[in-house]
Amino acid sequence: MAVEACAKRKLMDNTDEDDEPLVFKRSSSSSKQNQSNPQVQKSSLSQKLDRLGRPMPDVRSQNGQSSGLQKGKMVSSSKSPPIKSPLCSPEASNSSAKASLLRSPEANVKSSATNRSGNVNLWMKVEKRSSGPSADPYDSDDSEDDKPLSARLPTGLSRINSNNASKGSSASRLGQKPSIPKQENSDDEKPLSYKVQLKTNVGTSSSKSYDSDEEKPLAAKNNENGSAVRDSGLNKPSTVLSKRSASEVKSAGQASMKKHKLSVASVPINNKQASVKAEQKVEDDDDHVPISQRLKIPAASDKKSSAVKKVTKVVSSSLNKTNKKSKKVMKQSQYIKSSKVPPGSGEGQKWTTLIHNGVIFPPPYQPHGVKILYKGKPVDLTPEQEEVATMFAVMLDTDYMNKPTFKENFMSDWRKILGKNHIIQSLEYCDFTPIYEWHQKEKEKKKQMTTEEKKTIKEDKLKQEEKYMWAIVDGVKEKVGNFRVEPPGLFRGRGEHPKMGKLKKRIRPSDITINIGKDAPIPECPIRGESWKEIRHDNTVTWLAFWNDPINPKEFKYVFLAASSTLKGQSDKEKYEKSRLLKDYIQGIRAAYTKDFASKDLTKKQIAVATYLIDKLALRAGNEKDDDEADTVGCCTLKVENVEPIPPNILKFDFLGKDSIRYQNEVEVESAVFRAIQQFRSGKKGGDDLFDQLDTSKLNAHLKELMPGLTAKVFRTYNASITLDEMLSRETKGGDVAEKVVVYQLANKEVAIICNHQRTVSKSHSAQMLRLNEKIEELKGALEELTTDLARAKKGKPPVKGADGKPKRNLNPEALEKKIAQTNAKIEKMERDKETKEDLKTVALGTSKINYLDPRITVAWCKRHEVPIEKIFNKSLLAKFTWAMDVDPSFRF
DNA sequence: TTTTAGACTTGCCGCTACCAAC
DNA sequence: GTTGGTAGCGGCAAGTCTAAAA
Repeated sequence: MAVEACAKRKLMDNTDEDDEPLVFKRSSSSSKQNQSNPQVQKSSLSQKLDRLGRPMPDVRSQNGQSSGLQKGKMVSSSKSPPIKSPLCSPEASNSSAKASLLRSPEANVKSSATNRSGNVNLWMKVEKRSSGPSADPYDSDDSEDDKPLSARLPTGLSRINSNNASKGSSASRLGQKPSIPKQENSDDEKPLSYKVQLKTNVGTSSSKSYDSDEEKPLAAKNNENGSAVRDSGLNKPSTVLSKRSASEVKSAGQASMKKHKLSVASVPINNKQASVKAEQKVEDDDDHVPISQRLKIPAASDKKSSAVKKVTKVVSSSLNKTNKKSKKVMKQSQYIKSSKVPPGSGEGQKWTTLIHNGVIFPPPYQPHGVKILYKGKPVDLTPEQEEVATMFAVMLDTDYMNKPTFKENFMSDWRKILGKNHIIQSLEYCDFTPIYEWHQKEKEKKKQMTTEEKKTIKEDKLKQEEKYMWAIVDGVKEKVGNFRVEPPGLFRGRGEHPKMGKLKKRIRPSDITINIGKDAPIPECPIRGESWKEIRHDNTVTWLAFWNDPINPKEFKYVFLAASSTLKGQSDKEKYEKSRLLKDYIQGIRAAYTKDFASKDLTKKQIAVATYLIDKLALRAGNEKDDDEADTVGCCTLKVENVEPIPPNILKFDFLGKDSIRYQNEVEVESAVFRAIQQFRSGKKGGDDLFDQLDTSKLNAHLKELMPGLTAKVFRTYNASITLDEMLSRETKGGDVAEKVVVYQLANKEVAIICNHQRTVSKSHSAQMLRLNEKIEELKGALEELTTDLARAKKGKPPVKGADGKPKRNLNPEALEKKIAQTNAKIEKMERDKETKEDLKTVALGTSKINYLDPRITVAWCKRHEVPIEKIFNKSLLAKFTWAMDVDPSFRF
């Protein structure tokens, strides 16, 4: 990731007020492996050069990657096209290669390992060097810019580790190389920070592995996905697991005060920033064309890609399967399913014709007549009152019952329905158990239904819903995503949401606005006597219907097409193309913000540091939030108390991010960043904004000056995808399909860690681990017996009696040896399973696969390594990523 | 310039069907 | 047949970001 020398030099030329830019490196588990394996290094190098440095078939255009991107948002001609600077030629990159080499593999190994065990990450500042031990311009390390974030900085590892105390060195346990041979680099080649050997005790306690939660110290339990009470609450209706407790929310340092920003004009973009683009290296066939323009040639490249596509047998088999299914659907339809036809043709136009059947409503409430008790006595409720009481009763076994806000909000809304003079005045005296028990019985009844009964119900439902499931967009039959209107219920806001427990009222047709083609028949309202709120014919949007969110009336709930639709696919593709484009700009961007760390302009400095954090830590942008939302933060809304500088240059992050997921991480940063954070904090209180001169609009406006269409979230996609790409190409070394799938999962896991995708530890996790341990112990006992029997058999003695006291079969030594080997293998497998389970208990792999990993990387990798795509993508993902299936096997992100 | 509305993506959770082990 | 485990999927909350309005 380091800023390459070429970029650095150029910027330095422009320097007026600022110090020499700092070139920084991040420690890397990947590079350590690269360096420890020269062969791997070599191959990755040649690929890299092909991708960046030499004429090579442009996989991007081959696959028609750029379609639609930058629609109407061309880079103005006054801006320098991202032409590769001569400074970035192999010769020039040599200097950066040298700089990169300053990061010792040993340091990498160390840093990676320490990260795994919860210690700080090492981001290494590398001093400007005139030469290095390797002058090989093709050193894969010549620019870390194209390297995956994880490879450069396993930051997330420590973060997750801090949440998940028992992870330990998961990479090795999961099948990666258990140890990396130490490289014999001299100390001189090591970065200064490494020489200083920064290694705090932070997180060391986390390195201990616990077999069960019960064995963990409280601190470890607290850290684990933020719930200290999780396991203790099992089987108790009133104490069910939550993402985090109130105390944790407090500990995460969320300020109750909302942000009041200073009015600062958006930052002027100076000529130095403009230079970012001029320094981009683009050495494709169309070198002379600015990237933004090249992206405007979608149709042709799409055709080209179809014409030259070489789908391997492996993938085509899976495609055939998918195609067969779609054919079946198409048979019933006169419409053509094609992802090649771009929807809409005009500016902002998303479709030309749109036909659909509207939405389906949940069935009306069926009163059950079960009475709640008030002060121990049954109370009669009207159906409407009972409906709301039931909503509450069915939640008795959730953690919401421990949240006063939830109860207060519920009571406040229920009281409105009960009426002022109702006997029920206080929730305290209400006993909802009768309804709760009734509901449990109903659930049980449903469970006990025969398969046949269940099937009938399912078919009936399908029959009812079939017509709502499809829309016809520009003559193409497409699946609708969420055609079911949300049923009424109690709002389940996450974290400490101030509106949790409020009644989400029933949505009626008169709440719903339908969007449909002008000439299309207006969907019939499914509830007799009622009608839609409004009919629109807006072809600049993709929604089919919307209604106002009953909890936040100024917000909307939309009905969109399904993820597998052409429209969504197109948008997905554009997203990934934009991220790929960032690859060409990233080194200049990094050079630019590195330089601005020392800027005297405070806004500029804050933008630089914020961009650095977004890039390096994959933080979200962090929009402003209202008082009636959970108090979570992102980069721009970080509070002083969320970032603690620990000298000499460690930043300790602790805050609640999206969905109130706790982000904890300790990282070593550039000294300049460290000093800047200290400066931003000085004179402020804990709840004050760290970046008081900044908000997402300013940040994104700035980013757009650096690359067309660039926003904060693009960094997440970029870093996730490039991590996957690099890890797959580096780590796939043959073996059978199962082994290759493990490699994929490991890469996927790294991305999930980088993005802080967490999941709640399953309720049965401890029990499962316990069971696994018991089984392992059993096998070990058996192994011991077998060893004894073998020794006896060799002496011609009969085996000892079994545990049940019965005599065992007399086996010969060969048979016993075979049994011993089998048992050993079983134990090993179980140990591996145990570790994997423990390792992934808080990591959610799905989110990154769905949202951040360019599917073309996966498809191309599957083709190259003959892995059936179904091993990686499930049915939904296969449908969602149809557009990526014909990618050339040589595709690299 | 700031705020708000609107449109869309991202992300976690719980339910369910399915499968393997016993 | 029962049980335990989990992949897959839908639901819906909660983000990001743009553009229009104030």
